[in-house]
Amino acid sequence: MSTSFATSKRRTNPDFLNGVPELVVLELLSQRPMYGYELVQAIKEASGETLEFGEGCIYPLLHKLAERGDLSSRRIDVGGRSRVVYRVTTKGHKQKAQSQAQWSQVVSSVGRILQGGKYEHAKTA
Amino acid sequence: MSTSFATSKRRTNPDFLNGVPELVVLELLSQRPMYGYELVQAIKEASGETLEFGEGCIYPLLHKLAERGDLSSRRIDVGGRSRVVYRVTTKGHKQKAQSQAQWSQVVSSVGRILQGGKYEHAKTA
DNA sequence: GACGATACCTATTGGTTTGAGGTATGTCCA
DNA sequence: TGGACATACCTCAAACCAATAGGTATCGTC
Repeated sequence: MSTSFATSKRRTNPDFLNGVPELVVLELLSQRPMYGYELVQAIKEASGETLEFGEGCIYPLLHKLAERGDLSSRRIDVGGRSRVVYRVTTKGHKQKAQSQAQWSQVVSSVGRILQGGKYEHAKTA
Repeated sequence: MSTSFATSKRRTNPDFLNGVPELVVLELLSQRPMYGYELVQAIKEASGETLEFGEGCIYPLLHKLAERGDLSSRRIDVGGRSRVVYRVTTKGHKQKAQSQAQWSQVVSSVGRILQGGKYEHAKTA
């Protein structure tokens, strides 16, 4: 009908191929509030050294999430050192649930595609 | 020490948080050779509409993989239209196996972290 | 002959991650 | 005393990838 453009270029895709750090941060912080430095190591440990997001990745991410309202932050002092402790807000929990759902979708979709290869041996070459 | 210090930014981390398109392309093409346009739709279909990588993502990726030697390409003509059919090389199969292994690692690590939340209810407040 | 589908392509933009820096305090111990 | 190291925060520049948006050309059909 209208001036063509039936090719809906809109973004239905999970832009979640990168956002793994975000999901992990939201999850770990929802398990227990932490400060940045702690979180960096918690990710490393909880993933069995598989995931190693540096501080240069985590700190900006925390700031972004806090600014977006998914995290609240509170500065405390412990032995002369100052820490910024982050906690997941209600909004953050919703966001987390959404991110998690998208991640699951991607994982299962990719999984199905990869599985597909296993039974494809009958393809006569 | 010396002057230049070519700021070499090497990546030790699984830079595989993004590379999903690459893995999917290698997998689908190893199931059966395809041309770009076909592949774009095959991804969409095989993933149940979950993954929708546009042509602007797939074509450059195919070129990159071909240049890297993971894919071989062959141009054919069908009814006046020309298609470039891609096929996974031996090198590409090795690359695929590696990518797949890394992906599995990431998936299971993230999975373990997400699972962790389910049994964390006993965390004494 | 306009339109939509097929089939290829590239360039620009935008968001993420990386790597490398920088500041400052506390602890250990020689 | 001071050096090394861990803790704890931060930011910037480069690199990377994917998304978007363009562009060309052929074919079938209405």
